[in-house]
Order: sequence, then structure tokens, then C-alpha cells
Amino acid sequence: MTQKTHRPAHQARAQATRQSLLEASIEVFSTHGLHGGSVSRIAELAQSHDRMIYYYFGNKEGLFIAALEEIYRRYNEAEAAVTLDTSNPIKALTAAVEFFVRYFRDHPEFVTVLNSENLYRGKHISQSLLASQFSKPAIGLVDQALSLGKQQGVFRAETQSRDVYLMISAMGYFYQSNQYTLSAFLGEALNAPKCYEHWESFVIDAVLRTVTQSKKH
Amino acid sequence: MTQKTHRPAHQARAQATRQSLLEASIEVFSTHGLHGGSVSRIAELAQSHDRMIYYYFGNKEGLFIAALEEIYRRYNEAEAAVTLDTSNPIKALTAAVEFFVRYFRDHPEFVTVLNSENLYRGKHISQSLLASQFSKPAIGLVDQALSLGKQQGVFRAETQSRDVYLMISAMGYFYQSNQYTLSAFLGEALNAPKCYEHWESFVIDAVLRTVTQSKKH
Amino acid sequence: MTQKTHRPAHQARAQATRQSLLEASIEVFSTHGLHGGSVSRIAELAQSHDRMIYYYFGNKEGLFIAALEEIYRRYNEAEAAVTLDTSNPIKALTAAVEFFVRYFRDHPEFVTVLNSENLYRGKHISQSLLASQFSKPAIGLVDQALSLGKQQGVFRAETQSRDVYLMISAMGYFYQSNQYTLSAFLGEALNAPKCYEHWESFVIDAVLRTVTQSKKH
Amino acid sequence: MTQKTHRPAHQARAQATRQSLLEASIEVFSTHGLHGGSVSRIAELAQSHDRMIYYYFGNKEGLFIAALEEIYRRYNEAEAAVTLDTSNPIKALTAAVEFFVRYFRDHPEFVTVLNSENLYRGKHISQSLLASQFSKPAIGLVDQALSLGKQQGVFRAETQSRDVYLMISAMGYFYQSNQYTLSAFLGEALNAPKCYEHWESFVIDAVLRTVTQSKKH
DNA sequence: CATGAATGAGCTTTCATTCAT
DNA sequence: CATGAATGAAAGCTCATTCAT
Repeated sequence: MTQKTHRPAHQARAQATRQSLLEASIEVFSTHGLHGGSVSRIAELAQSHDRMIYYYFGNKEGLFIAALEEIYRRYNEAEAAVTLDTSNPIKALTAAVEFFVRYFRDHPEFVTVLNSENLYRGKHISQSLLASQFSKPAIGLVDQALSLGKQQGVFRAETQSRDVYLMISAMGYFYQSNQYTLSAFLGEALNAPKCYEHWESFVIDAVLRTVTQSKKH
Repeated sequence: MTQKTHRPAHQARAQATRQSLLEASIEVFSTHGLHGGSVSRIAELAQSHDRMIYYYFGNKEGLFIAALEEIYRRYNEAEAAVTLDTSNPIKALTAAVEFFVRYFRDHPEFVTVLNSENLYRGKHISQSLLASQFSKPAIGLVDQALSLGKQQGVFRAETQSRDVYLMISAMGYFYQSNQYTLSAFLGEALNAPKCYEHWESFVIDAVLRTVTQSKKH
Repeated sequence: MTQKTHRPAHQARAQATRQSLLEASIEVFSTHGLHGGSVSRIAELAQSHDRMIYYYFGNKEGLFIAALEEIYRRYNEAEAAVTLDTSNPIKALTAAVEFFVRYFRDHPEFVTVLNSENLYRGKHISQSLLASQFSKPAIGLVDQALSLGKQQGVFRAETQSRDVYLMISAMGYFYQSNQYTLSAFLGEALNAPKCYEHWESFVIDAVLRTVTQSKKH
Repeated sequence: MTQKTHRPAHQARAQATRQSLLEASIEVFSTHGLHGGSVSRIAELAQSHDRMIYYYFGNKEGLFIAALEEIYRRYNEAEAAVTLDTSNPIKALTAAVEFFVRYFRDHPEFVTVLNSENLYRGKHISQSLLASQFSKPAIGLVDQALSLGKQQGVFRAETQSRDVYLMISAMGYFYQSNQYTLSAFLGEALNAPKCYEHWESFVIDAVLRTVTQSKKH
């Protein structure tokens, strides 16, 4: 019994250490990549020790997998928190687009860590046991809005949720992911607020035009 | 003067060494990133020596800049080689989309090296003197097709080439760049030919619907 | 007093833990040496924890000393279990030789742990309090056989038990200890049964020829 | 041509670096074993840098293999330098025994490095390309003396060089290799000069008695 | 009696880079 | 134009050990 009274304090501290390492790893991996981010820098940022990374995550790769799972978890969590207007499919789809575009803009670490993972050909996500959990609900938001619109005859029946989800993701993700080369290429700073707003409305427009029933008569 | 007479042979060999190092660096940087790709591996792949990298490119960063410029040069070159059907704007835009989507698919090194550059916030492209050369013609293909369509009243006048270029790039690039995480996420292999074809036609459809004049009366 | 009543159960469990750690340490030290064998591997093999090693043996060196004492104890125990034919000195000496040669063959951990101890110049055995206990009876077996032979006038009087003991040990130990380099060196596998038998009979022959009274007239 | 005049100085220095690292490795490996001896300690002792070990020997294991080959080379060289009295087989065999016993005594690094190699089950010697070179001449000395004695009818015809070589090696090697545990065990310092001399004469006596034709009539 | 958490020093190895010829 | 030699910093990881329950 004495053990049980003591353990919580122990575990709380342990959990704090683990969490700060995980947090630090996301920060470091997202700014330097898997290879560029060193365990010592992560440990330092977490105000812990290299050794603890091996204690909690086995090795650097294990930490990267944990970081990957964590950013996916947050992504899903954020998506699950969105509630759409179920009466108006256009409003609903617009809200969905806004969510994705803004999520990528506000979470650059999601974008860069995923790029790292893709550089290594997805070898870590395939090792993750939690990955399958995340795969399901992801398209949910788009699917919801699309189904609604199809029912009401506003959206074309043949449109696939998967394609629209990819379209939205692509346009939101790419804009954030490649902002530096694009800015140099196009000669304008893509991260300027005005620029962002313009892009967001363009994406909304493009998506709606893509899924909406053409008005013929 | 005597030097000049036997320079050519020298220069040819030197150029070959330089070129093979550049080629090898694109290969290595694209598969391991800037940090993950080591100079010794590049030298080995080029069947040359580390020292030569410093001789020709100053340092690793200089080599990366050169690699970056090279893949951009090839990208522009490929784009310049495309000739559009100037009579039919829809055909022309379709051809442009096909070019971009296929270029990203067939040149994964372009995609991964650009991702590396964006991870480092575009610090190398901004150092490049040749970068400005590449910035101009890039949107040309899209602009050409779009202008044509606008003239003929097929495409909406308010559509901007920049936005459409970004849309096409995003959809082509993202599909290639994130194929590994997406495949895990969606539960299907995105690099399967059928999958590719489906996506390509979806992108064409989406782009056309986005730029086309709605048929009202 | 209450403590004493439930001690036995506690002690039995404790003894089991201690014993399994000791056993595991012999296994690990004998295959990896003192430096190469890590406490974590020992703890793992014993299905216990690193911490227990410090609890029971103070530190890694203490564990090594205990392992050393244990293999010596077993060696002495095995020797004490041998009973010689007291009527026939040649048979007795032959039996003694067989015991030693076979003991080294069947207990490679004895050989390798002793090699480790000698690498460190006997610094642990000199710290052992039990070491003196083991020193006495060791030569007993050889001494017994030799004395018998001397009494009967079969063995030369000037032969010293110590020298014959060393001779037997050397030939048995070296064959086992250096089997890998010797096998590479001689081009034949010394651990083959036939090879072993040949060597054993050669050792017996050499020892007997060394101690036996020359037949002069 | 200019290159050729410069190279020798280069190579001489390089050879010196390589040699000092090799020398230092023998020293360190022989006193601490393969695992216990660290590359940094070796580099320090050689007044060079860790990095140079990897430059010249690939890795730690490569250095160990080189060290192993070197001590074997020296052993063979020393043996090849011995010239036996070809007229007197007893003198010749005595000289051979003396050589081996003294070689092990005077070259403890040979003994300890070989012990290390045997701890690792000969995994390095089997990787060595030079190993086969050393295997041949090794028994030569014993074989020479033995053949001579057999010709003259002094030594028994059925005695095998291999067995006698092993016998001599075993008695010389074991005495040196296990001197620390034996000293503790027997209660006397085996490395005392008097002790050594006694053992040497005992070995000579034992070997001669083993191979000599019994005087029957 | 046992165990999770933490620690700091040390390990082997690889890195990008420079020197001398 | 090219190459062997050298360098110092830093990488990922494992080590034996101690602390606090």
C-alpha cells in the first residue's frame, strides 16, 4: 500500500520527463529533420539527458516514431473537434477547407515532420502500431460535407471524398511546405497574411467549383 | 598561351569530374536529405574523392546550391520544351497539367531536394545567383494556356495564372511528395499506375472546372 | 522475532535471485569477459534487474569475484568427488589425468573466466577471502597418485606433485583455451571427438613417461 | 616526377603513424583485452588520433586483426631465426623447448592477445587473409628436431610433431598465461626467476622423456 | 525485497574540412 | 588536376552506478 501512495508522484515526474522529451523532439525534428536533429539537442531542449531518450524510447528512431504518432494524434484530435453545419453543405465544405488550410499553416511542425517521414519512404509509420488508428477518421470531415451536399443535390454524385480530401490537403499542405522555394520563385512572400487569405479563398472556390453540380438547363 | 592550347583536354576531364559529382549529389541529397547525405558518399558514388567537392564547389553547402540550381534548370528546360496547342485552350491547359503532374512523378529527386531546401527555410536558394533566371519562365506554360482561354472567352477573366499554377503544382507535387504517408493513411498504394491515372484525370477535371466560365444564360 | 518466523520464505526467494544472478554472471563473463559482459545483460539473463546486482554483490567487481569463487568451488568439488584406485598408481594417475583433461573440456566457462582473471593480473582472486580455502586440496588428486607410485617404486622419487599437476593442467587447459587459434593454425578442428581422444591418450602417455622409473639394468 | 620525389616523405610519415598505432594497439589490447582496450587510449598512446585508426584499419576490429597478424608475424619471425644443432637431436629439441618457453615468458602480449582472440572464438583470425601464411612454418622447429632424432634412432618413430609441439606450447603458454591465478593457488610467485628455471628444466625433461626411445634390452 | 527513474562518463564511429605535396 | 594524410567536433549509443520510493 505504501508503494501505491508513492508511485503517483514517481509516475507523474516520469510522465513529465517523457512528455518534455517528446515535445522537444517534435520541435527539433521539425526544424532539422530526422538526421539533422540530434538527440543531445533534444535532451537539452527538454532539460533532460540523452540517456533518458534511450530509457523511454529505445533509440532515436523510436523517438521519431513517437513524435510522428503524436503529431498525427493531434491532427486527428483537432479534426474531431470541428463541428460542421449539417444543414448547409456549402458552408460545411467551406469550413472543412478552412480547417485544413489553417491547420497546415498553424502547424508547420506537422508538415516538416511528415516531409521527413516521406524522405525516408514511410519506414517509421509502417512500424507504428498506432498508425492504423489514425487512418480511419481522417477523411471524415470532407466525407461528411460531401455526403450532405450529394443528398441535397448540390454536389455531384460521382465525386469521391478521397479525391476531394487529397485536393484540399494538397493545396493547403503544398502552400505551407514549399513556401520558401515558392516565395523565391514567385517573387513574393507567401506567408504574408493577405497572401494567405487570397489563397484560402481561392482554394475554397476551386473546391466548390470542382464538386458543385453545374447549372445546366 | 601554351596553357590555352592544351586546356580543352584538361577542361573536358575536369568538367566530367565536376558533372559526376553534381549528378551524384542530386542522387544522394534526394534520398538522404542535406544533412543525411554525406560528402564521402557523394564522392564515392561519383567515383571521385571528397577533396574534389571542395575543389569544385567550395564546401558541402556550395554543392547543395549547385544541385538545387541544376534540378531547377532541368525543370525549366523540360517546361520550355513543351509546346501547346494554341488553338484549343482546354487541350492546352490539359497538356500543361499533364506535364506538371508527370514531371513530379518522374522526377522524385526534384521533389525531395526541394523539400530539403524548404526544411532549411530556403537559405540556399536565396544565395543562388542563378535563381532569378529560373523564376521568370516557370508559370509560362499555365499563363499561355490561360490567356488563350480568356481570349476565346472559355476561361474566366478573373482567374490568375499564379493561382492556377500553384493549384496544379500542389496537386501534382503533394501526391508524389507525400505518397508514403498517404499510402499508409489511406490504405492504398498511391504509386500504382491505375491510381496515378485516376488522380491525373481528377486534377485535370478540377483545374478545368475551376477556370472554366460557368454556363449561365 | 516475528521477523525470524517468516524469514525462511523471504530468504529462499532472495537466495534464488542471488543464485540466478550468479549463474548468469558466469555465463556472461565466460562468453564476453569481465569488460565485455555488462551488468544489464547479466540481469536480463537472470530475469532480474541491474539494481539487484548492487544489492547482493555491491558492484560489478564484487559479482565477478563471486563468480570466480563459484567456479573454483565447483572445480574443487568435482575433484573431491573423484576416488582413485589406491592399489594401482598407473591407473590412479591415468584417472587423474582424465579427470582434469575432461573437466577443462566440459567446463569452458572455468577456462575463460580464469583467463579473464589472469588478464587483470589476478586482482580479484587476491581480494577473495575464500580463495585460500581452495588452494589446498587442489593438487590432492595428483599428489595421491604420485605418492602411491613412489611408495611402490613405480614412479621416480624426485618428481614433484606440483610440477606434474602443472603439466597435466597445462596440457588439458591449453588445448581447450586455445582451441580456436590452434584450429586455425594447425588446420584441423581440435574439438572433434577423435582429436580429443587422441590428445587425451597422448597426455596420459606423456605424463606416465615423465614420472615413471626408467627401466635400466 | 615531382610527385615521386615528394611521395616517399609522405609515405614514411604515414607508415610511422600506422606503425605506432599498431604498436600501441598491441600494448593496449594485451593489457585490457579487445573490449577493455579503447580506441582513444590506443590513439593517445600512439600520440595520434582516433580518426587515424579508422583511416588505416577501418574500425576497431580491423585494428585488432592487424594486431593479431603482427604478433603472429613476430612469433614466426623469431622462430625462423632459431638455428638448431643438426648433429645432436637432444640438444636440438632442448633448444626448441627453450625457445618456446622463453618466447611466451618474454612476450606476454602474445599470450594475452591470443587469449582475447580465443574468448571471441577465433572470429578475427578466420577473417585474416595472412593467417594461412603463418600456419605452415610454425611446427617447423619441433619437426626438425624430432625428425633428426628419429633418423638417429634416439627418438621414438611413432611420435608426432604436432603433439609434441602442442605439449611444449601448452607447458610454456599455460605457465605464463595463468601465472596470476596459479600463484595465488599454489602460494608461490611463478614469475620468480628460480621458479622459471625450475619449470624450464622440468619441461625439457618431460618432453625428452616423452619422445625418447626407452632403453630396453 | 524490489523497482522505476535518473545520471554522467565513456564508448565506437562518422562528420565536414584542411594540409601538404 | 588530383590525392594521401590529418584533424577536431560531434554523432548515436551503452556503460556502471545511485536515488527515491
